[in-house]
Amino acid sequence: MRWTRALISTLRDDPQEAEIVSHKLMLRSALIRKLSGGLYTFLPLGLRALRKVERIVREEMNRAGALEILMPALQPSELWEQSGRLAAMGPTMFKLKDRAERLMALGPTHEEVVTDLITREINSYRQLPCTVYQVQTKFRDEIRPRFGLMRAKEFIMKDAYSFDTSLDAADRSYQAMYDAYVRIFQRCGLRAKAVEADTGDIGGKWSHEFMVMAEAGEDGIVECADCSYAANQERAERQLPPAAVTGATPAVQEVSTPGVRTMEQVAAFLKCPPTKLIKTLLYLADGKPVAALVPGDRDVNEHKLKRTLGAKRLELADEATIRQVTGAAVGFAGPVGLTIPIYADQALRGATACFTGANKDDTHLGNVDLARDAQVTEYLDLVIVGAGDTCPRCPGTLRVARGIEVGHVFKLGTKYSEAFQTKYLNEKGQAELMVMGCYGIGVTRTLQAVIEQSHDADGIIWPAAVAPYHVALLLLDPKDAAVTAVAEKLAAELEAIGVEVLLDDREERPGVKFKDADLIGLPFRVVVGAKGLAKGGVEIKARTSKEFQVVPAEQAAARIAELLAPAPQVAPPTGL
RNA sequence: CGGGGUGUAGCGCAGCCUGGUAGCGCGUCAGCCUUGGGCGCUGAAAGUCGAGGGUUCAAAUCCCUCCGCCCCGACCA
Repeated sequence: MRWTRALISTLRDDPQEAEIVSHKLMLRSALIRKLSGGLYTFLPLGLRALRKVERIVREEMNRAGALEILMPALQPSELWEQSGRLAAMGPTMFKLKDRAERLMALGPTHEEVVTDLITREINSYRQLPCTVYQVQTKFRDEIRPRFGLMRAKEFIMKDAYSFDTSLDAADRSYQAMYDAYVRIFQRCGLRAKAVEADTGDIGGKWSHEFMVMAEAGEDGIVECADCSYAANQERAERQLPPAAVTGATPAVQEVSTPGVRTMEQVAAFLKCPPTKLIKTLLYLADGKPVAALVPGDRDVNEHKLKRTLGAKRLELADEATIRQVTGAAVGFAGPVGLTIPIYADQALRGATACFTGANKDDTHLGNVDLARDAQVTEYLDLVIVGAGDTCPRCPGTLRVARGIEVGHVFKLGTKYSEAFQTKYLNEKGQAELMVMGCYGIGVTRTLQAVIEQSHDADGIIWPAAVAPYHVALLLLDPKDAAVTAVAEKLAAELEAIGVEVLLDDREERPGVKFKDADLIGLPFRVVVGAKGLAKGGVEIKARTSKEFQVVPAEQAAARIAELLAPAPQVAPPTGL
């Protein structure tokens, strides 16, 4: 491909709209252009890279035995009523009506459609196990689209769904997908890490997320310094330190604390460490008020609370509700005397001599013995685990890093097969529910993650497997017929052996071409210029290296193929 | 939705405070010069100053309303 025909207009300056490196580089190197918030056009260069990621995904899915299908993006809303997710997913779905006034949705995901499909298609254990997948555009009315392709309103996802006859069989399907994911991200040149994750609105009991470790990541990852434990901060657990043994606590005592509301203020006012304070937060779980208690120096992990309560919606209670439940203004809630369900973090088991809000304006309580003075409904794991906490698996210390979620695998169980009565007949002719799993990869996000993880000050550094082209062939003297002939011959030779070449035939100064070549970051740069030819040939340089080698023009194609060979050609998929 | 920021030529920005009818750099186009890391020179095209309303003889500039975009939180591939 000739640059002058390729619709590649690079930008010198960082566009003001972009914040993180990968987003800036995608715009500067003409991979994408923004149409509107969270909506992007792929330019030819970006589309080529995207297609390569998709190809890797397909090859590995096929290798793992999954069957490609394609489901509609436009879906009838009844399906969502059937699964009960209209409420949970509702606000993030783009909804519209057809001319018959029928409510439709642009699919944010496809569990409903696929379950409906399989319910009709599969009747017998002989057809199981079955895993299907698709590469489809998903639509989500994101609250806040962000960072280019990282969180968009329209994006491409590979989603796969497995159907099995038993939990054991489902585990095997899950493992097959897990292994495929490891290979996919490896082949994309990514350093990805699988971590234990929260299942969110998708549901199910167990899941792993595949995280690309990067500072710009949206997720906190908790990992153990000593063992292999790693989890999303939304789910991460900790081991509790042994409880301190304390003596009897004197009777509860009111303390006047005018205008003192936050934990910092209370601790300073009472001159006590925040660990001796009990933080009481009021939530509305599916509309019903509950209290969550955590140590004063801790924050509530709302994902954990929502999951353990089995709530569809969870939000902090508003001022009016707080006033109604506690009889006091915000900032003075406490467990003593509350009649709503009270959930306390397990670290508060046996908490004595603590301070809490008094459910009375401008007042706190001292000498609170939680077990003695309050009706705790249940002790649960409720806090956000962070750096310095103890690993739940070993005595090691936890640390926190950031990651980009590029894939997520779920063991769904029978949540959807129950809703859709997805049954098969077993060997004995009895109907049983299928056990499901679902598996997503954010394809467009993965592409951006590659750039986020692989770049330098000059531009992108494409891993060969997903690079838009393999070689940037810089023709430095396009007006010199002899030099041009050499470059064009080399380009033809390379293309003949399957090497993808971008020939920079623009009438630009060499400096411009070098800068642009670094920016778009193809794995190899080959320079053909009058000076170089006079000195013995063309120059071949890897994007990752400062050194170049001079090779006679006739030998260049063979040498480049040799250099390229180990990288892009990963073992081809097996299969029938 | 709450909090913060920002909208002036394709991109990056100045002008706004103190109203007088729009400018700089890059890019684009034509030409010269040059040709190994965004070179130099000459000339040209290109802007409803986010939108609407108001104040004024006069509004990019002052006032009101709305909208877009970006960042922080809830959402998630």
